[in-house]
Amino acid sequence: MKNDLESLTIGAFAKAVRVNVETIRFYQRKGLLPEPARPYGGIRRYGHADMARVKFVKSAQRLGFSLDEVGQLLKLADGAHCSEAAGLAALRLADVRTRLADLARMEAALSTLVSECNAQQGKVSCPLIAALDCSRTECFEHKA
Amino acid sequence: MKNDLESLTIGAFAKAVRVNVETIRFYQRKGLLPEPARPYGGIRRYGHADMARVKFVKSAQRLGFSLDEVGQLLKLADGAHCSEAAGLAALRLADVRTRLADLARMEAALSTLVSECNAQQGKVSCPLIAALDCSRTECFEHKA
DNA sequence: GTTACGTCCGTAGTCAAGTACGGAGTCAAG
DNA sequence: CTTGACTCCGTACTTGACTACGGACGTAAC
Repeated sequence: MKNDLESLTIGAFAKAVRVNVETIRFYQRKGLLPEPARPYGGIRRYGHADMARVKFVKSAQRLGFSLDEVGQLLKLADGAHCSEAAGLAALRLADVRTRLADLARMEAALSTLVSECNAQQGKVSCPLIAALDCSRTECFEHKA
Repeated sequence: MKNDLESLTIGAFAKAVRVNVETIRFYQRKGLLPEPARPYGGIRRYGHADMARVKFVKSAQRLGFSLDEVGQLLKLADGAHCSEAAGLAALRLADVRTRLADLARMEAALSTLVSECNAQQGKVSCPLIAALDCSRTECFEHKA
């Protein structure tokens, strides 16, 4: 079994990107990963591009994107139809920026929490909740 | 039914934070939200603190935290045991910073994608996948 | 050429995070 | 004091994202 990173079997491939074999097949069914053609009833082989794709999916997921959203991002990346891609990308970009802002607030809150915790023993009213509370995301409307 | 934002019934409360009533009850079962005592067989009331909590949960989720992780963050925020909180917070902080870096890369990639797409018609090899590809997260080991 | 291990593929099961349902109780209005 | 809208609580269903299973086939090593 030649293992040269450009023609891995699904098992070796899955191991390389550290996911379950079944996950690979699941992503293929969902259209997130192309199925390499199989040489006349034979076995499919996977390479760098596939690895990059799986890693992308996993990273994007960690950022809170659903598989459907990841699918959209990938469609962009594939650069198929540049015209409509722009619109989609713009939408995603706005979304990403919102998340970035949230995360930044959270970062700030956590790090003050940590340092304050180290510094002063005792009561420290939480900056954490405040950080994300009532962020620009539709703050409940004061109906009065 | 007095609706003064400090003594909402579960229905009004759920509407205010824009989630399903059942979700509130679900969070209570999970310990993410305290159950206000009910006045002798009566009906529970919810206020600002509860809203902040639910909003926090929702925001954190959008950033990719699981409910269990959110539970940990909330435990920190509740500031119960400052000593162990620091450790937990530090862990979460590292995590948050990683996500932040990923998102920043993604932001950069998306915005170039958008501008390039607007500028040049045609082929544009994707900076998107490259952005998250092989990030510091255990890049598959070249075993050679 | 057979044995062992891996792939292929379809179907079914699991887990997290809700969401829905049904019957009993509560409560404000008429 | 009944009616209608809502709450309470337990149990069951749904959805998204996997994960496992089983039988037929491929392939490498003996």
